[in-house]
Amino acid sequence: MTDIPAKRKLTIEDVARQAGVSISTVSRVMNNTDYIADATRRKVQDAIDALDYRPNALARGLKQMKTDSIGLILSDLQNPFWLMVLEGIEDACQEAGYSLLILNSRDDPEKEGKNIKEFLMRQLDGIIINPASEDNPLFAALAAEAFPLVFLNRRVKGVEVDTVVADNFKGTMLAVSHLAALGKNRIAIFLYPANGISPRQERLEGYKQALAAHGLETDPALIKIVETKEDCLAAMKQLLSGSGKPDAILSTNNRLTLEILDALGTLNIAVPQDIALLGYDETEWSKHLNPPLTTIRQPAYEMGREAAERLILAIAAKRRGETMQPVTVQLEPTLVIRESCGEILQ
Amino acid sequence: MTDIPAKRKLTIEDVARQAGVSISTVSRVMNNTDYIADATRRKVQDAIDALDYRPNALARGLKQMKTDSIGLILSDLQNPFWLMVLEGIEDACQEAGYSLLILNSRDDPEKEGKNIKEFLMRQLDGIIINPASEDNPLFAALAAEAFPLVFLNRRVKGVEVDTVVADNFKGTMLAVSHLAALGKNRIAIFLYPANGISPRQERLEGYKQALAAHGLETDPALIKIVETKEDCLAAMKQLLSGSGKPDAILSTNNRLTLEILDALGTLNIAVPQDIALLGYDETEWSKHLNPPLTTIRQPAYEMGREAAERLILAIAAKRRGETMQPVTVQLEPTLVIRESCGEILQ
DNA sequence: GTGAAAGCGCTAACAA
DNA sequence: TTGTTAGCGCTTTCAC
Repeated sequence: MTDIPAKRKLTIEDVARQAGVSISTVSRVMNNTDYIADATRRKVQDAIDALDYRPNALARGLKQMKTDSIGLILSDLQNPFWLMVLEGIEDACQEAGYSLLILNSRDDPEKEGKNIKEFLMRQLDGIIINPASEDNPLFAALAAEAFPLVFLNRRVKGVEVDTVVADNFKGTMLAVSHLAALGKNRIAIFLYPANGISPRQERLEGYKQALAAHGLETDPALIKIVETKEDCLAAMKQLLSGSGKPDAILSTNNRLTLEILDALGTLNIAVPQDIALLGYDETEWSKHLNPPLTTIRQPAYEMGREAAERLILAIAAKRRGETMQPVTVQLEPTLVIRESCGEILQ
Repeated sequence: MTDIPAKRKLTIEDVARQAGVSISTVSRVMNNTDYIADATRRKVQDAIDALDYRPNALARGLKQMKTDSIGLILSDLQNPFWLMVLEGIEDACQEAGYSLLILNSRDDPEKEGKNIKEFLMRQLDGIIINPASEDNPLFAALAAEAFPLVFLNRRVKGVEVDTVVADNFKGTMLAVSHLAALGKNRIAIFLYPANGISPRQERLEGYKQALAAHGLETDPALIKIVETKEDCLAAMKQLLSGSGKPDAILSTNNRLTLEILDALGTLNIAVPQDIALLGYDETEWSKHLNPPLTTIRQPAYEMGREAAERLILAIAAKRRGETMQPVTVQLEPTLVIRESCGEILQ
């Protein structure tokens, strides 16, 4: 194979020479600052086009102390919920002329820390993060220096940072009310272990309060915290073997819903005939499950968009030397009724 | 709210002053080059830790002409297939000490071009791309200057670039053979419109050849190209109303499979009793559909890992001044048998 | 072993 | 309206 010579990278100087002007003039037409004679502008633009020149973002960012890009740290790219969120973020960024970099913490606080540092070293203008930990000292440090930061989907106590969440409390309230209205009075709830920061706590709380509001009492035996698929099956067996069997199950996560469905199938329990099942988070396949799943829908796209827009606002404010008071925005979930709780789909 | 003064960013100079050494010494301990007295190294490290200093990646990259990061351009983040691919890429990057930046072309050639330019301006060391177009002049340009580049999941004709794909031809061959072995002889295939570059062409070709190999003839009426959900339903109606009804359907995309399932449901056709259904791509929910779906599984994780590893190799080679001969790696799909084609799951 | 200084490619005063 | 020049924060010769 021929050894292709590594063509030296084009710089602003090459353009300047080609156009017969100084490098500052080239810079000016690229950045559209100052007045430039039309003829000059044309010459320069022609040179840029002819050479197919693209400015070095590193050099530009170094000088300007900004990169016009923001970072997103997600904790679970596998969850389809986040894909919808991502779309909202992408759209907002695109509209504002920001690029978006994505990193995955896999819900590991250590990896999360590395990801944040990575973004800081890259001089990103701001960060949106779905926090994996609630005591990361970096959070406080960033908040202290008013670094543009938005928490998404999870609240972190003790730090004042812009936060965009769904009303998880209301989510399970909606779910329980729906179930209660259908005459269910032994409603079990399944959760993955909460890590202290997750919306799952709020969802559990909403469940309890909704029960109380409907005159039902909270039976600890109906609260199942499972970690693995096997846990889930074991918990289900136990639940169905005792005396006070549940007549409905509330799942708090869409993967967990699949595991519950598996367990139910294994145990030959029919949904919704034998038991009602209500899931959290709409997904592409919610309506294709057997039976089509009644779910709590979170406004994922809107959450993403809101988070990105707030962040971009904060970045702009900081450039003007202002500091915005952090706020928490809470968006409302809705109930999507299908067949898994006993209703007939029209 | 108090106006927090934007703390001036720490630089290598601050560390040098704190440690009582020159900035070059600080640079040396950070980069682990040269010999450094243990005492000096410790002093510097202490200063770095004390100040919580993080080097500016822009400055460093500008000087070193490299960023130790690679870019990934995906065409459809919504497809769960890509999430598995992504995991493989992430793992490989992490192991090699590279960071990964992700951009989304949404299968739009124009956006794809912008994404590539964005990455080039950022001086990324290499790019993995799931091409959205086959005639992007940038491809040839990059190939010509031996820029580290890997095509993923789709081949592009006319340019010599490292490519990692699944054997789509074999995928549909497997599918058709399975169906034929079950006695099906009117096998329909559903595809989204191919954009000239997509694996769908190869999948269609595999379908035709497999039919021939099994002594079945290709009936154009059984090849359905649909764009929307409505198309899908219409096509299905037409298919089932005619004389030569199909006894099996081969879907070539996992979202399309959901649409097919919807259409079948609407038309009251039972799977697998009335018709067999075989899907392409394993997903988390394949086995939870009604009925559990028999699918062609692509080695998604492995594809991602392979692509990233090849790219990183190419980057290293280029740094040594060598040029690697581009190769195409083709990984093998497998058949995952469940219940949607009539088998009984044990 | 360590420091001084040049420069990576660009932007933004400051002059002209 | 345009050119000259001083850095942005870092790495890397080249001296010592």
